Amino acid sequence: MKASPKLTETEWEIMRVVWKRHPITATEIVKALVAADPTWHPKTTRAFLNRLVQKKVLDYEPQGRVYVYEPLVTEQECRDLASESFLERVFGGSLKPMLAYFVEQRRITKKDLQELNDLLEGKTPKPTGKKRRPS
Amino acid sequence: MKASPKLTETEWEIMRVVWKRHPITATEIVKALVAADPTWHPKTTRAFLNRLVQKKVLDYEPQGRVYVYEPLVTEQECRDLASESFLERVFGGSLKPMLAYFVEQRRITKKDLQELNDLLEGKTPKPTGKKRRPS
DNA sequence: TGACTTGGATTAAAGGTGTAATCCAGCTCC
DNA sequence: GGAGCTGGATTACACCTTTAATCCAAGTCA
Repeated sequence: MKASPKLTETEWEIMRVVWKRHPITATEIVKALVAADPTWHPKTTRAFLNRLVQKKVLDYEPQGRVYVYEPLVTEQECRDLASESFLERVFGGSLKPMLAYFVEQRRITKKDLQELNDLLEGKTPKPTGKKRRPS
Repeated sequence: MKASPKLTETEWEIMRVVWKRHPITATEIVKALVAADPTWHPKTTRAFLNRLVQKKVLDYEPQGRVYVYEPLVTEQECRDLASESFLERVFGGSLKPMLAYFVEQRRITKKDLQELNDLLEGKTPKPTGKKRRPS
């Protein structure tokens, strides 16, 4: 167990880019972030990258004169941590109220539930190809 | 709109006590917290209560020589905020992956899904006038 | 009534977070 | 080959969070 550290809001934003596109250079990360939100400053991003390296969340490898970043923790690990924390904090650790809450809030379709059911039974190999999420 | 502020981890712990037991005095809050976790210091708790009052999350009313606290924001409101933020951060705002994740992680039973399904049917269209964004 | 206790207010300090500006080294172009 | 660009490192700093300790007022009890 690597004791993946808890990421902050901003760190998540950066890491989501890295997880999706690694190996990736700082410049590419900056560009991706700016594309999503023009208020991102390159300097800010770089400062965060440094911190993430210090926190052992990221690693880099000089490639010529630029750095190529790689995650040291998986999105899965961070999700586990964040989800656990969220569940604990907001729903007292109980899963069912949380599910009920989301179902109510966002109006999941019966079809969604059906898919989850399939997933649960392990019989559906996960309806992947059908609809890739837009954007 | 009251713009419920985002609560921190620790603030949630305190507020969960308040929501459950208000109206409640500081001493009672302290006691409840200590009961759950003996490392809570009374002074710390009181400092937080003050901050929560400043942040307009709590209000109090002197009752004799002690204060009786009342929440100024509902748990529901805070849940909405926290859930939105969590969903956005960890699952890119997509509900389904999140549900799938939890189903996988915690091995929800089919019965749970069945209940959700019932919940879903029970609440069907029913136009409450409350507008919800389509997903 | 004077000391003790109890509860609240104020103050404090260390660490984390968000947001950059500045500094510096190596490459590029005239 | 010197001046500027490019990318990275270092430094800065204000605000927030956590964690209390200290100060103060009012009630209690001997």
